[in-house]
Amino acid sequence: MRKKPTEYLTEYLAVKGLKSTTQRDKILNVFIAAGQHLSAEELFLSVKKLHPGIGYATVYRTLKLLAEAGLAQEQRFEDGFTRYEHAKTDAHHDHLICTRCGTIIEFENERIEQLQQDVAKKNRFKVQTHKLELYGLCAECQGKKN
Amino acid sequence: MRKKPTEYLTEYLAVKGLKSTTQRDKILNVFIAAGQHLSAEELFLSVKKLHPGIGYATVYRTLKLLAEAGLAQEQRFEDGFTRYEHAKTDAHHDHLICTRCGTIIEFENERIEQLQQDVAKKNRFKVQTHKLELYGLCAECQGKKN
DNA sequence: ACACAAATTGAAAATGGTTATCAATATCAA
DNA sequence: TTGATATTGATAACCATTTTCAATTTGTGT
Repeated sequence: MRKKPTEYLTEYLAVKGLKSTTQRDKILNVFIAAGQHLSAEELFLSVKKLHPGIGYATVYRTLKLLAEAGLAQEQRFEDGFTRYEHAKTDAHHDHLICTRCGTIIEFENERIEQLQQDVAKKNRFKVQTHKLELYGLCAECQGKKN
Repeated sequence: MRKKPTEYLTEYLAVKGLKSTTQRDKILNVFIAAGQHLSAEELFLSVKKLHPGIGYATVYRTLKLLAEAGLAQEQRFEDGFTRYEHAKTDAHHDHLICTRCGTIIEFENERIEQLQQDVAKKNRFKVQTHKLELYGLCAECQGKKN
């Protein structure tokens, strides 16, 4: 992604016959500045600090839009709500998720990806996407009592 | 699991100081007779045919109970609602999920499991559970138009 | 067997994340 | 600038799942 995300978005919107709005650009900028794995609620709170006028629904809608545009990627973990991460052009990655503190660690493993393809082929299955999540305790939480 | 599931459940309930009820046994039996990857709603409909008196909430509650008892396993796919499969004593398995017809194929791959452990170890992460899902098109759906 | 405290049930209401509705407003091509 | 159309913000609606609560059932001790 060489050009600015907002430019990319504007382009996408134009192609789709949709409209570029200040809200969408603002939300996108906050989204990019914020950390990974944000929920819509979390993003909304961050957006509200800088741009109090922007509504809840608009954040939700924009997040879905960003996902369609390829600028964000939806991730549904087990904590009940949808999170979004910035789409990267580099390789797909998976997640280690701490069930105690919620920390999310990303990893990628070429070998696993390959074995997945083998499994798919064996079942005459054509993979579109996949999801690999390891739930457990991160290094810090392993020591904690309770 | 050598003994009857209902006996196993009764035992679990006794240990936990909970009570054995005809509803729970009936639901468990229907659950076992029914296919894998059932949603609460689907199970409720099956249960209602045989036992019209049993309520919606009881099915939900029993399903969670079965999961706690180790007789069922919760699975959250991307279709919005929670599904349950019978817990098996044999190895953990993962899923191939057709995004077109919804078919779910199970598989297991020792090699992948091993690599997951390697990844975890590298991140000083202690895995409790994991989830691997490959979304795509099953053999039948690959040929279909649209 | 019997009684009673505690768990369970069914029906309905509540919850909570997400989506739809709608009148007012902003965008953009002509 | 205009007008058709998309978007916005506030709020209501959705919908799977949970909770509530009075009535009922269960299991333990007597």
